[in-house]
Amino acid sequence: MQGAMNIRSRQILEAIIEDYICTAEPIGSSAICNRHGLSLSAATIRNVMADLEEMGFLASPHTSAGRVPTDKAYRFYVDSLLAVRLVDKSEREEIRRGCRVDGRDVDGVFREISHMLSSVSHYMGIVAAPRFNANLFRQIDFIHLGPRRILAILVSQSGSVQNRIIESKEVISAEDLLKMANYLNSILKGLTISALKGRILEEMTSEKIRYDNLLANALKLSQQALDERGSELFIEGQANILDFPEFADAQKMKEIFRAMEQKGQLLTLLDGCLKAPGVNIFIGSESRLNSMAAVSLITSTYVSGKNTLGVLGVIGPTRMGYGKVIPIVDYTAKMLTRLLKVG
Amino acid sequence: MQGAMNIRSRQILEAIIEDYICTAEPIGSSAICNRHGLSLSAATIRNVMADLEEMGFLASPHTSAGRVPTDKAYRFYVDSLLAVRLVDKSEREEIRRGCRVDGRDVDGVFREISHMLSSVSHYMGIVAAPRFNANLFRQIDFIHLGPRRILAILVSQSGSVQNRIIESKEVISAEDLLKMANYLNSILKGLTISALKGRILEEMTSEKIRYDNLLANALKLSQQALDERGSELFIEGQANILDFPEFADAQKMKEIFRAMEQKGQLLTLLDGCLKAPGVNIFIGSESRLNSMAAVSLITSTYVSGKNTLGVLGVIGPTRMGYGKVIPIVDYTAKMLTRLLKVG
DNA sequence: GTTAGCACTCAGCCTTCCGGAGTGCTAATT
DNA sequence: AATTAGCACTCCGGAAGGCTGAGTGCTAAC
Repeated sequence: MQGAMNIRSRQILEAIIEDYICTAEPIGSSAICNRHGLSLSAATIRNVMADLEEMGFLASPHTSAGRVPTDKAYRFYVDSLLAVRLVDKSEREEIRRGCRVDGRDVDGVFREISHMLSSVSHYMGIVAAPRFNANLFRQIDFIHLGPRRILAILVSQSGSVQNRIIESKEVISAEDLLKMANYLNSILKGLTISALKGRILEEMTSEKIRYDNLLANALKLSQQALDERGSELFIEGQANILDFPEFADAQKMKEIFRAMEQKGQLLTLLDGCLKAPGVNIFIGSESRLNSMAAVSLITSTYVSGKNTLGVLGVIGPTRMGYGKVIPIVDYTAKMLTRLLKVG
Repeated sequence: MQGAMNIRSRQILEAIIEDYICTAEPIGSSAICNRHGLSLSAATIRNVMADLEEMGFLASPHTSAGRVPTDKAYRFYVDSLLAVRLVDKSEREEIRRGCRVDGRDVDGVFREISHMLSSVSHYMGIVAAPRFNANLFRQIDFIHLGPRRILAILVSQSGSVQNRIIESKEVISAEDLLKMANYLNSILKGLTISALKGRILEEMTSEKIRYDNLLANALKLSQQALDERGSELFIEGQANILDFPEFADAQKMKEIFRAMEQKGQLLTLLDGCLKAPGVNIFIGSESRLNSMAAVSLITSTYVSGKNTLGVLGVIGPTRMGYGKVIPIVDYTAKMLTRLLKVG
């Protein structure tokens, strides 16, 4: 126990982490002294490794295996060792290609970006579409599907489209629907979507509404149309993680797949990232989700003007290629931000 | 070799299939004579089983294991042995709950049904949303996102909404967009969406358009907005299949997950079902997809009026509970059909 | 402080061995 | 002629044992 982290310990820790990221197999002392330029014997390295283990950076699966980095080690690696690489030219190209909007459907853009993230990183791509009500209202339309069935289409400033099917108690004619939409558009223009509800309630109690059944109906409809809906989460490339030896165990895999399917917990985690602009990294247990204990999540936020709209990122095993993935996520978030800058 | 299928052979085959569906383990002759009311000795059953094997209904994993039903056996079972059960009351209830539209988003309805199918059946649920262009045109809207960026929203008769982001070469004002939409709505009303393109081309060559830049632009935009997009496929409950012992082998699982992720092959398979109304069943290799050799697919079509809109169904291991799942799929398709009947 | 040497540990792999489940055949029974 | 009991045979799967090699921790020498 020769105390704190000197330069040599760091070098060794870094070497172990990087080897482990490649091989997914416990790293022994001799492997280190062979491969990396350190002119030290295996015995010396063993001493250092024992220290690192005591400090909680390494763990041994069993007595006579090599060492494996802990979450704490990855954290240290990411915070102080990692040299941020730039994104390769070819990857930049692929990211750019994934970020086109022309001719796409709005959801399609997010799904495609998620897919692109998974294919560039070889892990899972994940994109949380903008929370609709963090957004500015742009337009509402009602479309007459049947005598009582109405399709409401809401569009936000950033171009997100939401639609809702509404079953109305009363029969409403197509012309009336148009009037209702016009009325709503006029009173709601420019508000944030989360402010709409208040505005609508306010309007509902106003004098002129009392005597206008049509407008009252319009307000009621708009209330229904605005009912909060869970924001969309696009996860692509799930099959990618099947290739990693750490998930060969069926049990672990089930856990992860279930977590991806439920989306709820994941969403709250991502929601948290909205408050912290830029890149966020959760390594293994740092996410505080049991189902995510074996994976890391790298996220970044994308914005439009002053509004942080959403989060995107990559999920992979804790031994993921941080040096490569972090810039990818960062770059993608910036591209998407630029894409949303309506110019 | 006592020739064809007599009643007893059928009973035995049925017993084997049903046992195997429960246990997923090869069935031996003694297991049959114990459990099922047949008063026959194991030796007799063995003779019959040998015949069934020769006829291609059974296979043995190895000499001294029991027998396992082949795809052919399941096909025979489904076609001639299976007593169609009705859907349980509680399941009916759950299906009904999954088929509400009120307050939902259009895609959300399909996703929810897919989810419901997976949770009722305990396999994977799958819903192919209507092919947009098999549908009647209802309305097009343009929304001005930026000087050159336009959001086109298309609505079909059945209420499907599609949106596309279009980057236009020229700057178009919001008022012009409205005019364009009105014009398009007037000329396109009532056509099937697949007929729109022809109509638009026709219109583009007409005299009056030559001199009206606005209308020409409108037509160009609408062309872009109509570019075919792959129809949506909602697959839910993928994690369910992780529980089945036949997929404990990581290799097989990968294959299936990849197939679910690509969706392409699956979509063409489902497209084929559109032509055959009602319930369709693909057992194992019958799908002619390598990736689906270990699973069965049960589908049914849902319709609106005379139009077959889409397909939904369940994917599970070939030893799936056909007797239970077939009515579930059938009932769900009927519910969805009813749901789409705008009344 | 570093290193060589050495005894020790333990997962992984291979082999062997057995029991049990299940078969196919034959001869006896009904 | 169909059914059944009896029996020899096959073969998977798990348990037990042994070996190997990678890796460790310690000690003593450099």
